[in-house]
Amino acid sequence: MDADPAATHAEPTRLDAYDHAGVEARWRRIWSERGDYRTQLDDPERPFYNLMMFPYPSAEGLHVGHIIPFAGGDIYGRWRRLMGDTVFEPMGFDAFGIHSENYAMKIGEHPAVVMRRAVNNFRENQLARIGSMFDWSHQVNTADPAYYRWTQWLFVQLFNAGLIEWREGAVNWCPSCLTVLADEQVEQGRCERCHTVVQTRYLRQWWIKITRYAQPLLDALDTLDWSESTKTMQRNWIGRSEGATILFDLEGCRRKDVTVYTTRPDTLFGATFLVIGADHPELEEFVPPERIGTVNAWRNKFPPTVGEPDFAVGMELGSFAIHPLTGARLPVWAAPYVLGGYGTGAIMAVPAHDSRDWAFARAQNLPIVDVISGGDSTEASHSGNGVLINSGEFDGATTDDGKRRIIERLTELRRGETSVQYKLRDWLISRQRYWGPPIPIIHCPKDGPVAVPEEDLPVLLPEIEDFRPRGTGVSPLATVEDWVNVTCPKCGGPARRETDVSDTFLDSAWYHLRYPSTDFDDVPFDKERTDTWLPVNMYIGGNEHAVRHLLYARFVMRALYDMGHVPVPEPYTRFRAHGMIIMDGAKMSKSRGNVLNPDEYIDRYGADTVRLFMMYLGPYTLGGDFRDKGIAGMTRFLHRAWRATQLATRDDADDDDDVLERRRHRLIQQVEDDIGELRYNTAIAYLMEFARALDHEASSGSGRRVDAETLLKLLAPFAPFITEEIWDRLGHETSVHEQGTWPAYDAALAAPQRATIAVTVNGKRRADFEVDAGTSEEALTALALTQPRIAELLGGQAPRKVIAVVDRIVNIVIA
RNA sequence: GCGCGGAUGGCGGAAUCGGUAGACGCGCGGGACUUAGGAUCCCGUGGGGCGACCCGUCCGAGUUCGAGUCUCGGUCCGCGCACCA
Repeated sequence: MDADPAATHAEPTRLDAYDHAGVEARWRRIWSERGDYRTQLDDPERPFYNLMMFPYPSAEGLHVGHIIPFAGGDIYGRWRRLMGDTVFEPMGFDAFGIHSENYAMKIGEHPAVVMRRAVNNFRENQLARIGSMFDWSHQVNTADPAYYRWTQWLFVQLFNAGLIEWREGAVNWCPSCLTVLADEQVEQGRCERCHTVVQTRYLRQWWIKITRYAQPLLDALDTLDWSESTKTMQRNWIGRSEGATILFDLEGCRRKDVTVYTTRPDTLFGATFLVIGADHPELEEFVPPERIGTVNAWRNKFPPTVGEPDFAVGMELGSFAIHPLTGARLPVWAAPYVLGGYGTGAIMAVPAHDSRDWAFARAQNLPIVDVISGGDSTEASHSGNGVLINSGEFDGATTDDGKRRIIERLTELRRGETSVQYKLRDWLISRQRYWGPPIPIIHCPKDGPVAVPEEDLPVLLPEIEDFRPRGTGVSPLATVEDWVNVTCPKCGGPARRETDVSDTFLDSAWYHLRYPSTDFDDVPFDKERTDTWLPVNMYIGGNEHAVRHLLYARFVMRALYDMGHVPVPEPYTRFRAHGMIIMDGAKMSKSRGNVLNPDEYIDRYGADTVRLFMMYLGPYTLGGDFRDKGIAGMTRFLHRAWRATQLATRDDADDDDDVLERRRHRLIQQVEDDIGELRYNTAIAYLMEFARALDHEASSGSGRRVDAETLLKLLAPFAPFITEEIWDRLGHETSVHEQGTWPAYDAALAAPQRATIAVTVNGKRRADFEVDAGTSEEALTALALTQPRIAELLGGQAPRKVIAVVDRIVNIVIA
C-alpha cells in the first residue's frame, strides 16, 4: 500500500447520491406507461410461464416473508427474460375462502367490501413496490364472477365425468368455523385455521374422487422437477401400501363374513382376535342382535379421538370370526384405535407383532401368540423380519417367503388376495359457508342432483347482509328463499339449489389455466393460449401447500387432461419450495405479534436493497431467521455499484486486458449458473466481489465500461430499479431489462488459467505453489519435490508414495 | 413413533467428483479523512504459540494417501405425518 488509498475514494462531486425513493417511483411510472411488462401472449418464440403462488389478501397486508416468493420468483423471471425468453409473470388474488370471511366477521364488515379494499391495497401499495414485473393486464381474482363462473364450470365438468359425487360420510366438522373441512385442512385433529378440535359428523356432502387418481398422481411424481421435500410429502400423503385382503367367516351376527386388510399376511397365524373400527358405518352388522343397544350406547359415549388414541378402549361384540387356515374361533371387538374409513375398516389383530394390537391385547387380557422367531412378546411386540414359527405348514419360511406363500394359499381357497391401499382420501369440498362459489347443482325431487347448465353459469353468490355461518349444517345461503327455489333444468319441476359453497382450494386448483386467457369471456381457457403457455415452466411457493394446493392442482389438471380439455397432464413442470422465514425463532403471524411490514423497509432502504438482502440471508430453499442487522451491508454494496459503474468509463478495447476479460467471463458464468439453480446468495457474493474490484479500478480511472455494463446486466434481476437508472444515465435508449440482452460468456475464457497446488506430506499441508491450469501430474510431482520445505522434510529419502491431482494437490507419503 | 432435512468462526453463511476449511456479508479491532462521525474508504479478524508448528466443520468409531463431504452408531434442532394395520 503506497499512496494513501482512502484519498482516492472521496465521493466525486459530479455523482449524485442515490435517491432510492425518487428513482423507484420514476421507473415504476415509466415501466407502467410504456407497458414494459405487458407480455405479448400470442406466438411468442420462447414462452416462459413464470408463476408464484398468489396470496390471499388478508387485511393486514403483506409481511416481509412474502418478499421471498415474490422477489425470488421475479429474479428468476427477469433472468429468463434477459436470456431471451418471453416471460409471462402474472399475479392475482385468492380472495374467496374461510380465511377472508373469518376476518370480515371479526371486524364486522361484509367480506365483499373487505376484499375489495384488501385487494386494492395489496396491488397498489404493496406488490407494486417490490419491483416484480407482474403483468397486471392478466390478473385473476377468485371472488370475481368472471373467474368463479369457470370454477363452477370446472365443478360441472368433474361432476359430469363422474369425479364428483354427493354422498354421506364421516366428515371433519369444525365447531368454531361451523363448517366441514377436508382431511388436508385438519392438523393433528384440529382445524388448521382456528385450531379448534374437530368433530366427526355423518353428513351428506360433495366429494371429489381424487382417490381414483392416487396411482397416476404417485407415478407422475417421478417425472417432475420439483423440490424433493415436496415430492416426498406427496408420496407420504398418498401413502401407498402393499399387502393382502383376507376373508374371515363370521358367526353370531348379521354379517356372514368380513374382509380385513393387512400388510403382514405372514403373521396370519398370530391373529388372535379381530377389531372393527368403532366408527365403522355398519358396526351394528357385526353385533349379535340382542347386544346392538349395548354396543351403540358404548359407541356414543366416548369423545372424538384427538391425536394418540387410547389403546385400552374397546368392546367385545360377542360375535366370532373363523380363522381361514386354522378354523380357530376368534372373538370380534370394536375399538376406536382402528379406523372405520381406512382399508376395509376392520383388522386382524396380531398382538405379538404389532405394537397397537399388543397394547390392546394387554389391556383386554387377550392371547398373544408369537409367529416370528427372534423376539419375546411378553414385554413388547416385535415387528421385524425373521422366520415363521407356530404357523403350521409355513414354519421355517422367511417372512418374505411366508407372505408370498400364505397369500398363494389364501388365493387358492378364495380367501384372500394381494391388495394395494392408499392413505389418500377423497377430497371433501362442501363448505357450509357464505364466501365462496355456490356449488352449481340443483336438487330435484325427481331427478336428484342435476348440474346447472353451462349457459346458466355463473350461479351468482347472492348479496346478503347476514353472511355468518349458522352451525345448522347448511350454509347461510339456505335462507335466501327466492334464490334457493328454482326449477329443475331437466324436468322443469320445482327444485332447490345446492346451498353449500365449494372449498377455496378448488379456486386455486386451476388458476394457472386462467391467467393466459383472462381476456376471453366465452371459455375458461383458450385452446391456443393454453397450448402455448401450459404447463407452467417455473413455480415458486411455500411447502405448506405440498399436500393441499399442489396435490389438488395436479389432480384437476390430470382430470381435465383425461377429458381432453388441456394438452398436458401436469400443471407445473418445475417447482421450488422456498424456505420459511421465521422471526425470533417463530413463524411470523399476527397472533405472535412478530409480523414485519415490508413497507417500512422499502421506505427506508428501497426495494432493491430489500430484495437483495432477503435473497442474501441464506440458501433460497432453506429459509431462516429474519434479522435486519446486516441490511446496511447491502446498501453499501449498491452505493459502491452506483459509483463504480458510472465512473468506469474506459472503453478503448485495444488495451483489453486478458486478465480482466477472463474475470468478466468467469463472473457471467458464475452468476448465470447460480441463478439457474436459485443459488441467489452465492450469486450476490460474486457480484459484490466484482463490484469492489471495479470500484477500485474506477476510482483510479482504469475502470472498464464493459465491466460496468456487465455488472449492471447481471445485477438487474436482483435490483431492477437502480440498474435501470444507471443504465439510463449511461445514455442507453433501451431498458437494462430488455429481452435477450444477457451477456454471453466463453467457457474457455471463464476457466481459471492458473492453479494453486497444495503440497501435503502425510496429509499435512506443508507448502504450495502456483502453476498453469492443467499442468500434468508428473510435472506437479516434480515441482512438489523441489519445494524447499518439502525437500527438507524428505531429507534425501525417496517418498513411499506420491499422489498428484491436476489443479489441486500433491500428497507425499513418507515412512 | 415413522419419514425428510440440518448441525461449519462472535453471527448469517461459502466450499464441483472426497483434494486439504471459513468465499461473501454482518459484527469486532486498528487506521485514513474529519470540528465531529452512527457517513465514506483502507487493513486485520477461527483458537493457541515469539516461532517452526499444533488444534479446529455436533459426538464416537470406520473406509482412504487424503473426510465438512462417504459408511456405521449416537446427540441435538427444524419440518411433515402420526390409530393408515
